[in-house]
Amino acid sequence: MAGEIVISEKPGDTLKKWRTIFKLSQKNLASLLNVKPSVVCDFEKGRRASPGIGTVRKFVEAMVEYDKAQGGKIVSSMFAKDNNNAVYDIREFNTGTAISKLIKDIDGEILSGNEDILERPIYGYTIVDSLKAITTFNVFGDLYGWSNERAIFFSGVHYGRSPMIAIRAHPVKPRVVIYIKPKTIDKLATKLAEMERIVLVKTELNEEEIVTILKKFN
Amino acid sequence: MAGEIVISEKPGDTLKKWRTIFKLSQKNLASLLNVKPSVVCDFEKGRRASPGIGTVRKFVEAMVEYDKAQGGKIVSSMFAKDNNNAVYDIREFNTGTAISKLIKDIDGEILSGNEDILERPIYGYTIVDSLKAITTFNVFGDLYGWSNERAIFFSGVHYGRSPMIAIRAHPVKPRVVIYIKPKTIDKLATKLAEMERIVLVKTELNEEEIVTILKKFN
DNA sequence: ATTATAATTAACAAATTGCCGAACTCGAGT
DNA sequence: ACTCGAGTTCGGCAATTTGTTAATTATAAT
Repeated sequence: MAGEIVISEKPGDTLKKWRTIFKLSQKNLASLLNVKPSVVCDFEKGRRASPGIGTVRKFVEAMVEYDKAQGGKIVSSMFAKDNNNAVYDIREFNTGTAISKLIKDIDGEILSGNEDILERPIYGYTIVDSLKAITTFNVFGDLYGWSNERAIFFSGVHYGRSPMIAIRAHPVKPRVVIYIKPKTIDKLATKLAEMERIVLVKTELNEEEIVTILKKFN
Repeated sequence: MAGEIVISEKPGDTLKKWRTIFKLSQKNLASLLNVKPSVVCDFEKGRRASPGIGTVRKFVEAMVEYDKAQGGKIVSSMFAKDNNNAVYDIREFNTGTAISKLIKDIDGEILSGNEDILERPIYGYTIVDSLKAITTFNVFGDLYGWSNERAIFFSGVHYGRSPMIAIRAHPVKPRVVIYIKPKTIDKLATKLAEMERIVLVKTELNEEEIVTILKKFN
């Protein structure tokens, strides 16, 4: 939504589209924003060609909030969350974090990975439940955030083969793969990791613990 | 990318994050933008609290273009082909249109789909451009418009697996999925379509042609 | 034809952006 | 100690945005 407005060559039109999707009149929307309706019109008609991102954010937030107050019908129909989703958590950092720091913080043990990659920065992570991923076919859906300079955690790992094979098949590769409490580690897994130049790590912390640690990252 | 910058509490930090991901110095980026380095710094440091969307767009486009000139390594490694989506076009009809009519008009070939579904009406369509995802931010956000009684077009399709897997994982399903100039069609894709009772179609027309045809729908 | 509601437009003041240039900090080399 | 590159800070200034009011045009419904 926000991105669409920014990139659009006619941001006003996009703004209008979303206003109508949310079934708001200019007047309605204006009152939500505490401005006069003419302001809304000015933006939609492109008289203000390049609104500030603060303005865009206000618009977006106002509409979403309004929808939420109405029961969130529109938003939820668009961003419907799957409760048996395989993705446990997904987040982006603003600052790059060295791979080595992350490994240290989550008390990880390196199974495979070149020394020289360890200082490269990553910008986010994804925690995936392997079993659910396979059963829901959601492996490649929401695995990646905005950057692939990231870490991917897999929980529910038996031998670590399937996750690495999935990654190998996938065109986009993460920098780091971390197995959460794996039973054992198959040789093929480490071999594949080496081939893909991915740092492979295991940790004995559980998902919750990991998330609380990573929350502190920025 | 653009969306992330807009939504972020500290747009400057996000801007900086992306600059470093694209391996540009402030000076480099500044020269791409034809401004002085101090300008870049001012934005990154948040001296301008709410930069205009024109500025954001310039930044994003400059970085993507720069990367493209370098061979497109970063962009393509980030969002490879068909697992991410951006909306090329999205529209609603005012009147229901039979699936069969739409397929005929766009010169589509049915790959999978029961006879009895073909006369059901749809009320809109979405064309998803895999490449545009880089600049927008919409993974699965605004895929759906008013109603899910609609058609979804995918361009930039290789095997057609990922789009169908994504749809399978998504709780809201379209009635028709149309691949625009797919390279080949994976068996899994048609199988999934059958399971979801979705009409799967391919067409050799390009996005523009499709849009002009669909513009006539009401 | 009339009334109401929604949308558009012009005119204007205050605030902010977008950009510059020059001075300044901070490390990494040499 | 000196230099170089990268990044930061900031006063200044024109251009733009953000917001207001008030008048005008569609659009729809009775």
